Amino acid sequence: MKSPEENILDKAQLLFSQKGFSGTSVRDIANEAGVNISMISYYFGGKNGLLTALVKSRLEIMKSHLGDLVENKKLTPQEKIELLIEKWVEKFWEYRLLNNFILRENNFELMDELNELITEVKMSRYNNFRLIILEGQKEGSFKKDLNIPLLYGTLSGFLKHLYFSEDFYCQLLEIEENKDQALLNQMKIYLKSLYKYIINE
Amino acid sequence: MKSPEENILDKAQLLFSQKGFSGTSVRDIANEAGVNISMISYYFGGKNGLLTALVKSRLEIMKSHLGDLVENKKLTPQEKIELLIEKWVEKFWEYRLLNNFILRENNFELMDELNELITEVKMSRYNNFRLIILEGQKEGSFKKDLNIPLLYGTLSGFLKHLYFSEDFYCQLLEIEENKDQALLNQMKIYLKSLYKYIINE
Amino acid sequence: MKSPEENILDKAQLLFSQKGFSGTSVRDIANEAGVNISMISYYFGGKNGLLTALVKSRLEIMKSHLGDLVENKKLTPQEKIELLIEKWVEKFWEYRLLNNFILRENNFELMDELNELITEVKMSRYNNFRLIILEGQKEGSFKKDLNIPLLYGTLSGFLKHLYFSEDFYCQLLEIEENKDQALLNQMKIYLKSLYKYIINE
Amino acid sequence: MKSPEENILDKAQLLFSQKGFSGTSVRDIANEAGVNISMISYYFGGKNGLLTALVKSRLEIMKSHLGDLVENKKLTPQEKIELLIEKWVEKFWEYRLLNNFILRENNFELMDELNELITEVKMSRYNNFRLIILEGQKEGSFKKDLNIPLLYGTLSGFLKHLYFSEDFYCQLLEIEENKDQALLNQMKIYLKSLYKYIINE
DNA sequence: GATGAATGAGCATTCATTCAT
DNA sequence: GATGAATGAATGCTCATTCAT
Repeated sequence: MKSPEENILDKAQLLFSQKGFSGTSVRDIANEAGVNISMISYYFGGKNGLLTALVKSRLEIMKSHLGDLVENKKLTPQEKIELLIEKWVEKFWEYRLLNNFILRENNFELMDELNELITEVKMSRYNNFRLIILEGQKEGSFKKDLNIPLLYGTLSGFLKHLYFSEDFYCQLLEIEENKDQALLNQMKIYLKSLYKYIINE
Repeated sequence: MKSPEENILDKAQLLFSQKGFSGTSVRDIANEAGVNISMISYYFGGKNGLLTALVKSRLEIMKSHLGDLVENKKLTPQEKIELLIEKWVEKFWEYRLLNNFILRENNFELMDELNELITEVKMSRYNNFRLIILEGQKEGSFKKDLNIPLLYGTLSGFLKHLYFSEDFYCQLLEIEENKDQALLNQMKIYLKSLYKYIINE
Repeated sequence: MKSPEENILDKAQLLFSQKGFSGTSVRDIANEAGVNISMISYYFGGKNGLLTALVKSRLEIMKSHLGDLVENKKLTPQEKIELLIEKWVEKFWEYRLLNNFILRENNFELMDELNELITEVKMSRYNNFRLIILEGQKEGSFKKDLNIPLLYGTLSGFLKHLYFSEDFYCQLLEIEENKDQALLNQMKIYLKSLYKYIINE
Repeated sequence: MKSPEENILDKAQLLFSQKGFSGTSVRDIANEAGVNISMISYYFGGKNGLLTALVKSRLEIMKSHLGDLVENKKLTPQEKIELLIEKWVEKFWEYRLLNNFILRENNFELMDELNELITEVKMSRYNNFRLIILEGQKEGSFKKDLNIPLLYGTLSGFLKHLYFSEDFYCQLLEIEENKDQALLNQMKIYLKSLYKYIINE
């Protein structure tokens, strides 16, 4: 049984993701969550507070997921990249609603706290990626002249774009059944092969 | 001298891109454009009408830009891909405001006409890309087992993502002067090398 | 025919006077004035703006009413005091709604502009009174040891109090017909006699 | 140690006096008093009930303070008037918060019980004053043609006005230290002299 | 053709109060 | 006896749009 707060956060995430922050009214959220309108102010201190709580609660989880992968001593850099791709494809999928939403609203006016938090998470993700590449370069298996930021942007942009335009790409890929899983699998295979070609010496 | 309609469209594009469709009020647009509020309804039949007019007018231009490249007989497929990258990097940049905006609003409720138009443009862009790849495969210089939709998604997602997070990537790339041009150049070089590694046999 | 703005101001004055600023809703005012709720924001920029406009417009008139009396060369100070009483009794009555209202709300939080304006008018009224007393003292017909501020407070407090508790005093005075005029007359007579006893040498 | 009820009453008195009845929320009061919001309804039956309890509890005390002065056989009417002024200046000061508040809210809609109680207290105060004047007139030391209601209104209005505009008058009187006591003293001296001039034969 | 006054629905929020515990 | 979660009405305000001029 979900708590009313958690329920509101879930519905808010869905609606924000579908219609944007400004396009979603607290009435919509309250109706969808089956609670009184005033509960949003009651629980979260208002619409802005709801947004902050939503982003914070979800980002908190996303932040701490790959640190152990980077520091793992038993895996080669190549294996790490493949595992990172696996995990990201799945993590991004799991949080695609939030990601799409954060992507939409490229800056939250007057909510610097949120902007900082988002930048922090983005930077943390980038650094995990970067450390693995650097390790591979030092160890000799990766090319020396890689543009790491743009390499990261390729992955990040690809994931966001695919999840955002899921239907369009399922159509192009002629995926008709079990859409989600099939798309994810194709993406994993494609990305691994992509990075193998680009990165490896 | 711009016509008042065109002026309104420009300001609307900018504001929609910055604050989203719902987040922008017709008052904002009218003030910014220096016209009376009722002009938006007068000229475009309302806020939705303004949006439709905006997207239509801009997409019209974007649609017909690469047909001649595909059919050019003097260029090799490899040269075509490189030219396509060049042109797309620049076209996407030129229309980044509109792209960012269309990206934000992933579907325009009750405005199927627009959704169709957008899908049409996306499909047209995809087909231009696809035809060049197919030509290269037939001719033998490109790999046979390419996932063309995801290859296209890599390019499309990369461009949208970079332009959306321009500041973040300029920071990572330590670009400080002449930001726009410097970023565009790095992107072109990176993408050409990326596709060379992936596509070529 | 009153303009809608003026009509709103009048109804606002009445309602503010009866129920206070916080106790009056813009809906009340709009209903009473027979206009749409949003007109209050439209005309005056909101509830606070309406208050400011109301106080400003009314105080503006009150401010400039006695300067000429003070500077009149043909009247003796004693005659001036009697005329001042006459005029004040009537002016306070005319603006008793606003006075009662301003009295109620002893300070308008966050509306310093208003507080300043009110202080300015109070000070201007006090100075008119003071100048006449000083003239009478110099000329020798008034006592030398008068506490001018408290003498002024006696008049000011009396007027506010009587108009505020009109019904109570009409009852005590057994005034039953033509209440307003009868009360005003009694007040004039009483005040003239009061000041004659206190001020004159 | 104050009981929670008494504590709530005190904070309510302060806040009502500062911001008026409508301008004060039960949340404000509960927060200020450090109790749960629902306690106000619990103890007093709601916001209106709190107001009634407040006014009743305070007026009860104010009502029975001067009866003995009137009936005192050892003082002359003149001495009684002077003592009455002394006591009123102090009593009004002590209860200035409540007085200012009751003054603000000239009638409590739908709360006739309160209005009656307040009228009763006002009438009781007036009668004490009146009886002393009548005694002085009968005894021959006071003028015969005094307008007793307005004479009473002069005193009552003066006190309310001065306490309401304390800062304004302290400024005019150039009182800078020990404001309260200094103002009270000046008022006593002034009022005694005022009434001596007016009342005495 | 163009304006600006006016509208009514909808917005986020706060209110006093209630009720299960 | 006392609490705090929850409610629905009401708050001030902004919205896109209309309409007489």
